[in-house]
Amino acid sequence: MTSTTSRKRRPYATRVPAEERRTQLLDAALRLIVTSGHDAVTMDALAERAGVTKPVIYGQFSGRADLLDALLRREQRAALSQLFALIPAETDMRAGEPARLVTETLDRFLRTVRETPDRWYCIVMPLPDMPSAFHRARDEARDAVLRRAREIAEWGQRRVDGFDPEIAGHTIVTLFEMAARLVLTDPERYRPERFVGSLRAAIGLVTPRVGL
Amino acid sequence: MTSTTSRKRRPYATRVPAEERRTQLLDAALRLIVTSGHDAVTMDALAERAGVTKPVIYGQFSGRADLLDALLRREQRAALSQLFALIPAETDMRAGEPARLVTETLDRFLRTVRETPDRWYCIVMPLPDMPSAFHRARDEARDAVLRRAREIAEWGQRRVDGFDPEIAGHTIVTLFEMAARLVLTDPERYRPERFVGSLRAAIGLVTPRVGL
DNA sequence: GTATATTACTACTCCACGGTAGCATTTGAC
DNA sequence: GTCAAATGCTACCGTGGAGTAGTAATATAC
Repeated sequence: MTSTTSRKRRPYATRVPAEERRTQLLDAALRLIVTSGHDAVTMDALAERAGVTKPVIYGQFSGRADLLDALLRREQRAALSQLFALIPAETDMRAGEPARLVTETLDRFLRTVRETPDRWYCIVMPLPDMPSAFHRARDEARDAVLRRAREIAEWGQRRVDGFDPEIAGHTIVTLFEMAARLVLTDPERYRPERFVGSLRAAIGLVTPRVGL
Repeated sequence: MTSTTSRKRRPYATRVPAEERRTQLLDAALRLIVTSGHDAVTMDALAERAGVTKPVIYGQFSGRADLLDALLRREQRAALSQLFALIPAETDMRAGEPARLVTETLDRFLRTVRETPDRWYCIVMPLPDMPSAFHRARDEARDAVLRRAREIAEWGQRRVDGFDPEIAGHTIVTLFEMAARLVLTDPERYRPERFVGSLRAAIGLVTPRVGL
């Protein structure tokens, strides 16, 4: 009964070309990370989620670390592409208002986050068991974004005394991440316009009633 | 040569009472987490760092999870005690200005962070391999802090149109965490007064030159 | 229809690490 | 000085999970 001759063999997964299989495996890994954290991505769990067996994974990736690294690079590249597409070019900056630019960018950014939640989830959320490599990649991506944010802050500096563009750059990036996290956590409660409205109020696009 | 009769036996660690040993082990674990992340805290690595062997750890804690949980609870309790000691009581709030209160609290908070870096490091920094339990505890602590921050924001609400106290509360907490992270990362470059100065500038404690 | 190349599966190995049984050493009480 | 209690150490076990050798199945070309 339990001999190999009588044990039913698992039906084969549909054969697919290598590139499609890679994408399928990365999508499955992303889902596992987003729902259960990095340690949930065991090779067994991933094989099960993808509907294959472990050797199929090893056919596409040299190991678990290689797969996670490929996933990280894919999501990071896509996220940064999306993000930098939202930030106007420097030449556009000169003609406008920094405060307005930041609030409009925030609005577009949060709508992008809502449209591609898994991607942004693994970019901005604190994820259980997140490996060092993911942390480093986030830090590097943040550094790139910080450079643009600082340029925007320096542009705005001319208007307010006591302004520290480096700190302002960090603040902009951190507030964008915070907003993204809340939008992802509860999209109905935290709609983009709440953040945009608050940012407008905070940086003076509406008139304060009484000077503080 | 390699028989147990000739293998030198490890000299005994100095005997210490249970409570002191627990503290020593938790301190060693905190150091490992801060320097290398949670996965670096294996029972072997911890024994080595503490200068004992594994059964000594099991004499104080039922297992690895128990030890990490004890560490988390110790640091969390101490951090929240420190933090709530910094925030004035509600009765004090009525007599003052919310903006001034927030900036003064930020200043005191960042000085506290500099004085107890390991504690705050494991409270605010993104740590490699951080388990779900640590994430949940941070979320719960943040929720508690958010309630106070929201009260402060509601206090400030009366002064500015378009104000969303919930979003403002999240913003205050997130900016405090951001400042703490930068202070911990590079204390010479990110001195508390840079954040305090920027916060003052941002919320209008200095006069804007030109309305935006 | 058959053969072969390509892709997938079963059953297994290996090891890092959590955890422990049994023994050794030290310290304090008498 | 001796003895026993308390604390610490060595050597080992069990297992989850990464990874693979050998075999099976399928799909396409002829």
